[in-house]
Amino acid sequence: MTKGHETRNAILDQAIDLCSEVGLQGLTIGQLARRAGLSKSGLYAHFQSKENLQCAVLEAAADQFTHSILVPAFRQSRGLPRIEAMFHNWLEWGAVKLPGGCPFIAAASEFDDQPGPVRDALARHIGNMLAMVARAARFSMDEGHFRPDLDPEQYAFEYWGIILGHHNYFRLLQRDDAELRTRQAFQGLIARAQTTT
Amino acid sequence: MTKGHETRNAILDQAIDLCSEVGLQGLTIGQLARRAGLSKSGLYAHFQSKENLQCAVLEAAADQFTHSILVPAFRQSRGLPRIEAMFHNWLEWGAVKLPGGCPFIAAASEFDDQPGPVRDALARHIGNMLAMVARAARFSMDEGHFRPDLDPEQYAFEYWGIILGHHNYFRLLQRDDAELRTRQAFQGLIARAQTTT
DNA sequence: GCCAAAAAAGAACGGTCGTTCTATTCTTCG
DNA sequence: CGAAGAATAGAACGACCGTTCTTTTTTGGC
Repeated sequence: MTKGHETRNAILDQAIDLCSEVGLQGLTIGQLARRAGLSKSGLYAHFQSKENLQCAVLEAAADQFTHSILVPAFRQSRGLPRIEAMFHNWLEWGAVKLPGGCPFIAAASEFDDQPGPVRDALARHIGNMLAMVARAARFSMDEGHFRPDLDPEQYAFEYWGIILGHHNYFRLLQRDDAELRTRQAFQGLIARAQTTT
Repeated sequence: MTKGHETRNAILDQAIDLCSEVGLQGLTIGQLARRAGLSKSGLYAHFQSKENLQCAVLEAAADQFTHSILVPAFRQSRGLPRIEAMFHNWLEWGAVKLPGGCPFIAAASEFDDQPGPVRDALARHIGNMLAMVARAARFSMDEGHFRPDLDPEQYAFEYWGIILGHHNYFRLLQRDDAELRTRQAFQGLIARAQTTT
């Protein structure tokens, strides 16, 4: 049970990096095998189809998301401090730790018109993230940091828009003001969540 | 000069639809030829490489963007009415007219780590769109519809985030509240642009 | 240290990719 | 109408795709 899972995890680590660059579709068995130092069939045996591999990559990326963003954020006290930590970790995860940005964002527009288990898994993961964002907003309301009449779902939508905008400005457009714009937008979102206008 | 350009345009029309579903990478010469009712080599002769085809598709999509969004919006008086028309047309373009959503958004995360002429063209087109959004905001300031101390660049960033969020909620997540969330976020953006908080 | 079981390699498959030829069919204009 | 030239078709290429075999190597418990 040890060696098999060990290489499987090593494969998935490589796969997350590769996927963040070329997407889930562009992720190819041969390329990945070369990168992981395995034969094509040796790698293939760990997953039984490319579809399984793609789902496994998403699962592994979700674990990494939890480890890089949620766990450290949950060490902050609930409410505003946790929300700010979450946002900070989020940007760092997509911009620093991954060579090609958030794999979920990369996969999102690839699979939005490709029904099947991969798309379902992807939608589930992103849905979970958004639910987490809304939950954190609800905690902030409970703590009195956010105003009591805030709509947490609307908050999550606008939060997600900022993350997507940052990804676009930073990755594709490579604009110098990407971080500035993102930070200003986030501060605006927080300010609006605190006091009714 | 007539027949050649005619079929070339017909090819590109099909290509935009196909690309909006499978992306610029997923767009394949064979598939596109079958869809357009041509032989592979017959189609290929119109572009001299796949890269040229991809750039041509982006160019054609930009034309369609201008025709579907900008031209009708420019029939509204400058300032707020034009901005609202633009936003309305934008959502309709991505959600109704194209089978797979905005091809620029679909291509954005595919090419954000693939240097080359396609990526450059894509960044240029999206940059132009964002400049257009900022320009429209500046017009609104001139007209007195938006407050004079508004930052048009920040406005454009947040606008783009809403569009991206809508694409995600509507296409991938298929959430029923996609339009509601989008509209609320846009109204908030407009309200903030009108009066200082 | 042996042996069953697990893991990896190797070769091969049908298929499609982008691309390049040559040959054929259509347009167009004098 | 007929010829020059543009537009399309067809066949073929090497490469890589995902997948399936069989064979070899490695691992772990006795």
